[in-house]
Amino acid sequence: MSTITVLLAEDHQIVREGLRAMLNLESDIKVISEAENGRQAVELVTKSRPDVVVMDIAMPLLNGMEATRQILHAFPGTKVLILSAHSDDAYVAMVMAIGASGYLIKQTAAHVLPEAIRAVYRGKTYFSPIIAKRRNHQKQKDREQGELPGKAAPTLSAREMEVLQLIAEGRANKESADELHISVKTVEKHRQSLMDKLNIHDTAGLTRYAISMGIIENSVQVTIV
Amino acid sequence: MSTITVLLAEDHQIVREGLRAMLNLESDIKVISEAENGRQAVELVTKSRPDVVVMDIAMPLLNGMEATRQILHAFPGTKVLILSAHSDDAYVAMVMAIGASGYLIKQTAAHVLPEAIRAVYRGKTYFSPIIAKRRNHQKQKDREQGELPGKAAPTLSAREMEVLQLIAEGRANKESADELHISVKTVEKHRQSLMDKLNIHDTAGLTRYAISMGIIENSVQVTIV
DNA sequence: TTTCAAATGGGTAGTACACCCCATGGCTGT
DNA sequence: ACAGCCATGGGGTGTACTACCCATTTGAAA
Repeated sequence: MSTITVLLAEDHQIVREGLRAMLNLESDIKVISEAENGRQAVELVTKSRPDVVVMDIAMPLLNGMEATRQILHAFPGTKVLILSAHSDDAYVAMVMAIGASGYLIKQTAAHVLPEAIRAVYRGKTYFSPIIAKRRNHQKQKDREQGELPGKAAPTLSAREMEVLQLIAEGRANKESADELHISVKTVEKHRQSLMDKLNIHDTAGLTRYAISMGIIENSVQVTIV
Repeated sequence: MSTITVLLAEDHQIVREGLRAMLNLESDIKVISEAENGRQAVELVTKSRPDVVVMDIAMPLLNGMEATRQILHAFPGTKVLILSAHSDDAYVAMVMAIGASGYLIKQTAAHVLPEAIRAVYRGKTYFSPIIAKRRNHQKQKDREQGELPGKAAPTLSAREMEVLQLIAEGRANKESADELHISVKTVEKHRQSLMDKLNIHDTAGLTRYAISMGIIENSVQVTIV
């Protein structure tokens, strides 16, 4: 049996050591290098040429998304398995569009990590059950609506971005409508499209999404008295 | 040598299992229970009475801050060791004011965790070196400058904080009511009190406030489909 | 040219929320 | 003892939002 060489890219040392300890229990998996930020991950892939990179998204200097893009550009044969705390559909779609081979959320049980590593090493994809379920659900919806299944990333239109920002700033649909000089109905429609595309169905979720995507600043005080 | 019993409160299962695996290598430390959110942590402390709680800050349903407050209120003898990804001074100060015994950041090397657990068990405090350094620095500054004016943040009750977190996580009032085992009417009342105290009258605003105050993480996705 | 997504707007239903009213019991500080 | 806050929960009213249905116009891509 061939040994799978792995690069661990995760900025929290205590977490990284835990992952390494668990992976080293597997006889067919060998952690050959570790990175604590995205830039280091790119460097170490060049130097150590691992079969699989286990990549955290949130890392300093260079985030896992960009690091993955650069790694796959330089070494297309490398498999990248994302291990992230976030399960936003947008994140997943974005990362998969870049060319990652799988996506695990950190809520996953530890024993699936080696399984996922083996899967992506063999050229398959691997997703956390929750994500896989949502992806199938989304594909189902796409098929029903006659959309192309190839379109992965939820691309928001310019108008939707505007409406999203207004929502996250706390405007009511009526206010947004006045602001944009359109009907409340149209705002509602955009709101609905946002919720469908992002698979987020509450205002709090849309607000968090807007902040995480940098569409609005946090601690914006929009107190309209 | 007496065995130190530990409760692990950390919402990422894969991380939690890694920590447990490493702690179980220590003969004098025994992980007797694990919680995947703050509320469960409070319950499990009541049931299993651990000596030390290793507590993550960012957790769904009830964050580590509030959970620590409730645990120390009910069982003042329990030692709480914070294990957080963030090292903001504000966080550290807040948690220590509540009465936690130590604060480790996740960038810490794994081998210090058992050391920190032993330290807080013996009644000492333990901080990650970076934090300890900053604390001394801060104390120096405080002595030089005396009292800081500080902005007048409205004081929220413990219950209001809990409800605020649930709102910002996108829960409907009904869901929050079920989670807290109280009436929808009471949740509505807390929601109203929050809006009155903070002078924020929409869900998006409350969500932004919760994120800016660190009550929840940004882009926490709690979409339980 | 045809197809299609984006943007616009209307209808209707049910649900959730904001904002009032009210009361009870527990606890804290003066 | 009493004021004050906190937590609890109930009633009612009106507005906002969600989630479907439907249509038209426009401009861009196939």
